[in-house]
Amino acid sequence: MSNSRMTVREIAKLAGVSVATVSRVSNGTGQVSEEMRRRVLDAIEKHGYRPDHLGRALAAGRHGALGLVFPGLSGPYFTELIQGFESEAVPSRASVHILCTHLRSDSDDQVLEMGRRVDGVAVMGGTISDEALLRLAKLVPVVVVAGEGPGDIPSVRADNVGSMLALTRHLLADHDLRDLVFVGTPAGSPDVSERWAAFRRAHHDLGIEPPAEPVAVSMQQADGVLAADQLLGGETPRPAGVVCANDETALGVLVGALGRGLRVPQDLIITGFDDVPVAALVAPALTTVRQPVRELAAEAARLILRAAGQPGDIPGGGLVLPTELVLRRSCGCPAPPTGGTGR
Amino acid sequence: MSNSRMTVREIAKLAGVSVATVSRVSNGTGQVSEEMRRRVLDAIEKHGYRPDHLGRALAAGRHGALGLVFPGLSGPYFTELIQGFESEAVPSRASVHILCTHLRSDSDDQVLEMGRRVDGVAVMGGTISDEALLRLAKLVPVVVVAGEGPGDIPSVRADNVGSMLALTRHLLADHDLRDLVFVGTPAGSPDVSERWAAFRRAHHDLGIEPPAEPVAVSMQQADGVLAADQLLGGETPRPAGVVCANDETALGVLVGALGRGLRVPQDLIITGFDDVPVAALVAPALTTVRQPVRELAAEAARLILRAAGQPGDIPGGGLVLPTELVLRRSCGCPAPPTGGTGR
DNA sequence: CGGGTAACAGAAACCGGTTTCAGCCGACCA
DNA sequence: TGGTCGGCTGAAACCGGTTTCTGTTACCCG
Repeated sequence: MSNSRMTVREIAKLAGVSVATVSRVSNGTGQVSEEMRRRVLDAIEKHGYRPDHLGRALAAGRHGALGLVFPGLSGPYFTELIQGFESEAVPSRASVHILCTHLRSDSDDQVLEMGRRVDGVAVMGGTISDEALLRLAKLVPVVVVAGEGPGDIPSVRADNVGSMLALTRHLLADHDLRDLVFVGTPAGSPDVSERWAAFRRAHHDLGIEPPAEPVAVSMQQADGVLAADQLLGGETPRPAGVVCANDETALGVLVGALGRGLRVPQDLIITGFDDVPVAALVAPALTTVRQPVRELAAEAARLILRAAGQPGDIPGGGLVLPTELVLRRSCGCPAPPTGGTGR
Repeated sequence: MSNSRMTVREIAKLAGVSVATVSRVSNGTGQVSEEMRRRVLDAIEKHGYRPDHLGRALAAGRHGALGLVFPGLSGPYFTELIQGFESEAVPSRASVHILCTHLRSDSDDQVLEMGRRVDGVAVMGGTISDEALLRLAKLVPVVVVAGEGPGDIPSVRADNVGSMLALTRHLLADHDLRDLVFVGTPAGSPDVSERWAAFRRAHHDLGIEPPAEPVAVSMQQADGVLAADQLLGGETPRPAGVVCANDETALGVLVGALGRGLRVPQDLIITGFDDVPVAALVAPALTTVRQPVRELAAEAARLILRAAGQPGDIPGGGLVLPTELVLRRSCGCPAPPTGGTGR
């Protein structure tokens, strides 16, 4: 009923019992007589008492919280990541702290500060310095998501190389395409870096000269439109295909290409990476690589929770989750027999 | 250097000083002689000591954290929201706890639990029950974002009504359109609810009969494609225009319409709400309403931080941030003179 | 040389919980 | 009737910091 911010001692005084009894009742531990329990519950109910997390966490010796650190939020990838992480943390009654480092200069320090507020941290690859990562790992269990950590810091990531090799080989060999370009900025993102390397390696494996440089744009849909402007603006010869570092930029390139009256895949093929929900629904449907982002984050949360439970380091070195090449219309493959573009 | 999890008392013993001195040095408060300071700093440096947040927060009587509660993460809107909130919290050295309630049945309880872990909470409208909101407000300062709270709980929201009235009136009067449909689910989202109501009111103001029901889909791009399937599938007469509750569904409808060979705006007009970055870049560019999402979240964070500083309730009742009608090509307005669809 | 003061260090209390440990009381049994 | 045991309760210690309050020392000045 009445207002808040009560403490155990106040409730104890109001109920005429000791703080130990209040604690026992509110936690359901130990033995308490029916009479005492009723008195305490009445006082708790009447004053809307809820134990403060700080005292409880301090006594328990754990924070009951996990940290998630990423460079910035953009697009479906990060929302999937957060949700996967959160959905695994909540059932364990752990709250989730987030930190977007953006490009703040003091982000290393903020991450270390977070290391004293939580029971474990998942850090996106490429977000903070290796040195900060190592220092963080001395404070709490750490897992690197979508990247590799220095030393023996465990990591969880998707198989970028296998699928990007298969995708590029498919374009070069099966569709006999040349003059592919790669859209994405390898620097700063281990994922993009691996994809770019695999894109080049697939070329070399087939004795084809890959482009020297990627088209460096960042990872949002608007950047894909800008890349389309740059590639299809008419100043340079039009490439045969655009291999994008993620689906979002691919959808941007698609929008830009269709807006210029180009036909996809007849005039230009486009591929993405991630298999976001809308990739299957656009016309033409987007050829891409499916990676289990939610599962990636959930696995990271599980590793941290397990490590936070018992002291000692996390055993596993690097966990690589499988990915899957998804061939659709935008690379020139025929539409599936079950139907056209819709649905 | 060596490992972690040191306490003040351990450092004090190692440095041969009292815990008070260690605290003074690590906080830079009080008077400490150069000799003592050096000894303490050496020990801190040598053992990589960082004060634990729990003890510090307990002594300070504040958590140094803000909470953000939303139903689920989908699309650019929520990422903007989180970033706006986070960017305002971090400079105040407050960490950000997030909670996605999804549709979990115990979310009311989880929100109340959060109320004892943070100094204030921002809750998205329509996320938890009014009763839980009132109980939460007794624990910590609360602000409702994009919605209205019960009682005198302050809120921060965008002006949905004014802009949606203007947009609908523009379509009905300036473009002389009839047979508009509204895509979005009012139930559960105060924003969508207000937009749907304003859509209908604009009809009534002009003596035009609005549609009886909205096309109820959820708010992601894929749902817009599904709505396009439903609306343009050929079973019912094609509407003249599709007014969407947000840009994401509008982009989905646009993709679906273009995929069926329809021309926008000649055969069908489409409008959105939010003005996400890609809305200006698609072809045709999307007519929409710009709302300051980041600013909305930042304002919520500021209100909470201010209220957490001094006890007592947040003064302001409801803060309504202005929105702006953005007319582009997709509603039939001419392309701006400065250039075509691209760029 | 005595008294006052400023600078500094440490013991102890405190923040809000949990948990251990000791003690009280009633019941049961010999 | 006395001893033991089990159920229940509360005082006190503890988690890891901060802060107050009390000394102690050295220095300066008259």
